[in-house]
Amino acid sequence: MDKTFDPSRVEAQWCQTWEADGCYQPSGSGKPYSIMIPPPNVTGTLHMGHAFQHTVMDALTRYHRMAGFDTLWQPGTDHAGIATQMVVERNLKLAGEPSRAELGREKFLDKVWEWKKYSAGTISQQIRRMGSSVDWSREAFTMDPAYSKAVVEHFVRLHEDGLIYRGKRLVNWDPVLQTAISDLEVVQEEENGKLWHFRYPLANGATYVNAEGETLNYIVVATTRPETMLGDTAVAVHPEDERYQHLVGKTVMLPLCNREIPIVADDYVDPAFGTGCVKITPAHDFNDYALGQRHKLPLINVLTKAAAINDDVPEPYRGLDRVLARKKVVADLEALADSTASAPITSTEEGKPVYPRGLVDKIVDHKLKVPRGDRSGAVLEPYLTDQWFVDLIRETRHDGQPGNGGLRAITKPAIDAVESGRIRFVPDNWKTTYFHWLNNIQDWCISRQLWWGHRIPAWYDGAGQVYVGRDEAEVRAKHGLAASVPLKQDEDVFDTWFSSDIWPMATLGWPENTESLKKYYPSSVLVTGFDIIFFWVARMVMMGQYFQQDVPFKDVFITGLVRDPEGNKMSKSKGNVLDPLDVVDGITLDALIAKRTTGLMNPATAPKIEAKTRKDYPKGIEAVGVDALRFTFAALATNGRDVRFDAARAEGYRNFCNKIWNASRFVLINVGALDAETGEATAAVSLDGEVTLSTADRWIISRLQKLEAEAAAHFEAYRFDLLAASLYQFIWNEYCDWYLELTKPVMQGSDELAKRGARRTLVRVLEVWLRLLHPIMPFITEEIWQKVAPLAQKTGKTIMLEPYPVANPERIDEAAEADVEWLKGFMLGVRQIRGEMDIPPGKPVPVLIQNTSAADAERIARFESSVSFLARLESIRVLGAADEAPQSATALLGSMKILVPMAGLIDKAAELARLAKLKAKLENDLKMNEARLASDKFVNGAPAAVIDKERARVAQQKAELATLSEQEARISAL
RNA sequence: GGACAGUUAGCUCAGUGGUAGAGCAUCGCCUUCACACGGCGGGGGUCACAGGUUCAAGCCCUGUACUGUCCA
Repeated sequence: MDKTFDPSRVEAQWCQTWEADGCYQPSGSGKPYSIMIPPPNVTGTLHMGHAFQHTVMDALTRYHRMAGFDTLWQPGTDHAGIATQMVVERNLKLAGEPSRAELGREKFLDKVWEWKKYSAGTISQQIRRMGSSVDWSREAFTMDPAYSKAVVEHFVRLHEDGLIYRGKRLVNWDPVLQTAISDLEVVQEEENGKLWHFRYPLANGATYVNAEGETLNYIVVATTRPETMLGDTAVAVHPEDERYQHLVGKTVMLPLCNREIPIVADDYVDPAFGTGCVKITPAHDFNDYALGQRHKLPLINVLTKAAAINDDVPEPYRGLDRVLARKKVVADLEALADSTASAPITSTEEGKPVYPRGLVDKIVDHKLKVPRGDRSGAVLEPYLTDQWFVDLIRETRHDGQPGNGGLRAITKPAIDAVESGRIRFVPDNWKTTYFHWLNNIQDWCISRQLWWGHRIPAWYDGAGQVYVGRDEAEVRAKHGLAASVPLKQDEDVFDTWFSSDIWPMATLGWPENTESLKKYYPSSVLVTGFDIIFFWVARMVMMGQYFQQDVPFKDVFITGLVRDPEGNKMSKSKGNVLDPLDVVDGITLDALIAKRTTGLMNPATAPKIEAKTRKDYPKGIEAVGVDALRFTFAALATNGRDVRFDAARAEGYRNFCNKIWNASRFVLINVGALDAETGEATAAVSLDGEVTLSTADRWIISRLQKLEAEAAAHFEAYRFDLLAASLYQFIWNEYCDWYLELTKPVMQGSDELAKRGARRTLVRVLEVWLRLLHPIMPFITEEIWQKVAPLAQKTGKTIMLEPYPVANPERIDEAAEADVEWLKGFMLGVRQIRGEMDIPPGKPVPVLIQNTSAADAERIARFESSVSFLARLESIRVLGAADEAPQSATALLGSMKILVPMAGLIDKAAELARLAKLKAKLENDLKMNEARLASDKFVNGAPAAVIDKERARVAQQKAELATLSEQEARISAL
């Protein structure tokens, strides 16, 4: 064994061995425990967020596997329709290859499959390297043949049950990708815009008198979308708005189009917004659409799929992009001088237009929410198209057949699953988010005008009649359509989430009722981020409840987001992403900068990204290994909080690995299994036979029981941060700092029974602790366990399949723990004197003890040799009450005085300062405590036990203070 | 506008009623035979603010401020 732990060597070896030996596959007859991986998108490679969640899932998987469960972690990837199609299109462009349109559907899809193979391969390699113990024999992809069959099946069944419909509806349209998207894929961003006020002349020369007493022949409408006025089919006012009530039922002449449109009353209109008159464009606004339905208004679509103006408007606007159209509409309205409603067209001296001007009444600045596509970033248009929807809000079937509509069939059961506690969110507060969304849900648009995805299993005949079925043959058979009747399959594909919503079922073989499905459904826990609670979590619950009449998972553990050191979200465009393997293997600053600044959508940001990278990682990133990275994630996985990734912390845990490594070397050397000089393995001494267990042995065994109990509790509560802290603290601050040190004098002594006791305890405690740590740090624990286990008479092939340690309360030894606490206090006293009196650590010192209690005296006798060894004491002498102590530096352990004679060497000022400091703190505390005891409220109100404790504390502090004062007087007198 | 979360040591964060903790950073001493990716010791916090409940509040309640996220 080398002196320094080298992660890369052991990682490569164990990944292969575990997988080859089938350790990742479910086995045994224990209770099933299963986790379905949230399938990563085949859009590239895994990021820190994946590595984080995989660490959590693998820790849970390994823990339950060791704890005897029949454990399955199901792997796989998601085809991710829009996202993947975009990546491939961009790659084609960068490579100068023919575009999607030029290739055509079939050839383009070949390219996507090629990319999918590459991406899924990279992802699986990354998962393997992280040590994730997924069952590769079950690896799935959402477009596998079997999976695709399940996707079709769940669509057809929902359709048969009257829960799917096709209809011409206003949907969110992405004019860049030229597809419909769902409500969830829309991000609303506040942007600076304008509110244009237009005059619409009343038709037939009508006039009215406004509140100011002016006679007007027009009304003013306010809009943020001037170009849509070409599709206006009404003007609306609030029914109780006295300003306009008398105009309801009259008409206005729509400028530029010269169409007569009605003035309607509807309480959707906010009289306080703008002028209180709203232009209504039912084909291009969701609210207007609803209003149009109520008033039976015609719909005039004025846009093409690319959001240019179509041919259903006056000639001058046809073919214009929506931005240009907006400018032209406003300019034309401003220039309209021939309308009776027009204002004079004037300009300031500087040539700036003066409003009102023509038919433009005024233009004011306005902040508005602009809807953009979450993938393309394009400004979306509400657009009227034929799409497929899942009914989620109707009471009864939309087709009039008997049965429940989506509200009762799908939405309510999903709410009920969480409300009833059958699904538990961790942390709990996420269920509020879940309920809020489901209680305000709309029908789900599941068709996408893309090529990459599952083709919708619907066929059209020449008359436009649509037939749904599992395949064309079934459709023909079911509807009696002869082979001569031409049928054409729907060109569109499903929303990606309409395939991943059955992930927990379809990966187990659904719709077949397979053994796997029976055994591993519902899964035990879903580990995911809050960002896909709506997209994915809720929809899996819907489908699971609908098709399996059971929840898809029992717990939902919501992890925080992994952020950069400044707390920003990591994203490629911000240039702050980290590849988890770059933390594992290390990367130079230059290489990291190169990685972050190549292939940028906007190359102009490169200098900024470089500067930030130089600031965050001035020396690049040191290699820390997989175990350290996993431990870092575990330690930072506080419930309900985002994780700021801190490379320094990962380095700290790399050091921790080294500590473990060297502690193990110590153990192996001390049982003779390792040659300290050569690093070669040797034959260990026998640990069989009778032993004596020292206080230290009993202490560390006792502490281990408590650690085992904590570990179980922390797994149960998903508190990986506390688990990591407990494991860290035990091995470093207890086992290494104290227990190992306490065994050293034993090993140098001649008591063979005590030596064997110490050796056996060293080995056994380490062996158990390695198993406790294994779920978080699989590699180093396996590597060391292989060497330590035989000494503990363990014969298993791998630590992975060994039982997870369970606490034995009978081995808790409070007396031993109290003894060791006393011993630590004694050591601290001597070390403080050494430190502050500048006594070199190697120089043996004599120690005098005064003011001992009976218990002190007994412990001194018992631990004399240990303490002398560890504190490098020359001697320990207990002074009687009458004995005069020489001039010394003092430390206190309770009221016992630990004196180190300074024989004239004492720095009087330094020692007085030290004592004064101790006294000041003590006096402060004492004053506070005495005040509390003097308070009637406290004495009358607090429980007796608390009062007793307080009294004892005050007595103790008084005694300590007296001792300190006495010592202070003695030193002053020198 | 509504909802949720956060505000504790220089930094990143634990701490669900009984005198504030960790890691990193920092200062001093030490290359002592497991480990300098180490050991020992030290310094550093009016727990965002204001009220309230309680014998007792970082913790419970109310309000305010700021930060972040989601929804409208």
